Amino acid sequence: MLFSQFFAPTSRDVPSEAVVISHQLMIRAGMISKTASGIYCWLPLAMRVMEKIIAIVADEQSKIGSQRVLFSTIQPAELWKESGRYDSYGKEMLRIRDRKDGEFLYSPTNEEQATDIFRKYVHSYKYLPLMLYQIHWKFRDEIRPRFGVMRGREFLMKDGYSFARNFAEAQEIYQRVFHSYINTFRRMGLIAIPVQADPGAIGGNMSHEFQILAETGESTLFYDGRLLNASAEEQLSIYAVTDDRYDSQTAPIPKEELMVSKGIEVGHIFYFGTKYSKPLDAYVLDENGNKLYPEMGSYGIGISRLIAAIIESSHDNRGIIWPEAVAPFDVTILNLHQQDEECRDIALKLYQAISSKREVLYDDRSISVGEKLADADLIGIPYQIIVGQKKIREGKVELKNRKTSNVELLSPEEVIKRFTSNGE
RNA sequence: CGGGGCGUAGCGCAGCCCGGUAGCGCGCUUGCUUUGGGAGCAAGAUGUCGGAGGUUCGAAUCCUCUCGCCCCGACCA
Repeated sequence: MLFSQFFAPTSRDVPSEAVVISHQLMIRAGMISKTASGIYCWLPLAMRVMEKIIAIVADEQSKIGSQRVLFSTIQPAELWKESGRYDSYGKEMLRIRDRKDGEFLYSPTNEEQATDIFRKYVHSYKYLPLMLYQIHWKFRDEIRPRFGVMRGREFLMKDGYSFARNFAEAQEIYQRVFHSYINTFRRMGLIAIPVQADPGAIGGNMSHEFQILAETGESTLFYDGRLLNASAEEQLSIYAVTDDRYDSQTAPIPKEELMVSKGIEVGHIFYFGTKYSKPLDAYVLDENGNKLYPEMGSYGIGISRLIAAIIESSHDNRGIIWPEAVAPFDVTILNLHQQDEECRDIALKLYQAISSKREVLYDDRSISVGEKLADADLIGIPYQIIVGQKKIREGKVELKNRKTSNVELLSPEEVIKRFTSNGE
């Protein structure tokens, strides 16, 4: 991709409304543009990151046997009246009427719809357990949207739903998802703290939130420090809660291990039994021909919020530092002297050679060196190949690691080899 | 929804108190010169002063209503 052709409206300035660093950097890097309070347009740089995240999430879902679907965002009110949530969900639900004055809503979550699909098509215990998930937009008319996409009203979420024959099977699935989530976040370069949580509007009696540690987080976490080094299996039983559940008198945790941090909730899982299957009369027949109401759970990952959370946990005073797994490009080539024939030839040669194996952003713009370097740091691509007159005279280019700022002097051939051989 | 604040060029702001027909910086356009950390010179373009009503000879400025946005709190992926 040529930077001169790439739609990434970077900026030195930031609107005064952006108060947290991820929001500021997302605007400065030209990733998002606000439509209305809590509602954003996503621009190409952000889409590249989003697609990387989606690919990781989808891969991890596939590994635990969950199948991807796409539910409709607009749903009939009737379905929600069956579960009783049409009235109980309150003002956060965006209610809509169509031209025939029929009642609809824009889905804030999809337990009802998943259950509806299940009852329409699944009639035998032999098809259980079943896990479905989607990655789609939600709308919750939040009381107070804030911090950019961190708490938007419209947001992209992976939401999964499981149907099991019995409690034991439901528990097994819950644990499977739990482990999968730890792994999913780890693949994005994040350490997620699983905390015991309240089921909230989803309902049920077992629930964990996954929190990314960050100073700008909206939750306060109290947790056992040993959790950070525990295996996923052990984490399920190590103490960690949000402030609303913390009681210093009863918390089963030694004082010296108590950790208190701010966190950003990026995932939430629930077990809720037959809370939806029964009212919607979603059942299968068991071996004996009796009705069996599936034990359900639902599992969310805030995809759009994750983008902000990753930036919160990985940036410096010059800009974003993308973890390699979610970076919008693998490497960027900065041609500092676009008018210089030799620089241009070498930069172009590097670009063409590396593009066959990696995603490359080639900054071919005729702008000042300072602006070019600043933009590269701002958008945070993990590796920068800097082509300039000084080093070219010695037959070298620079390879800079965005995270460590470590610079290596290499020949163009060495750089090409570095990025095109299977090892790197 | 309660408390606070703000809407003037793409962004950041001044002007408002004390009415006289809109300005600064950045960005943008064109040309030339530049090029190792956000360039220099020159010439330019851009505003229904958030909206509606009112007062006035005259409103960005005063009055009324309204819409939007941000921050703090209760809720949430």
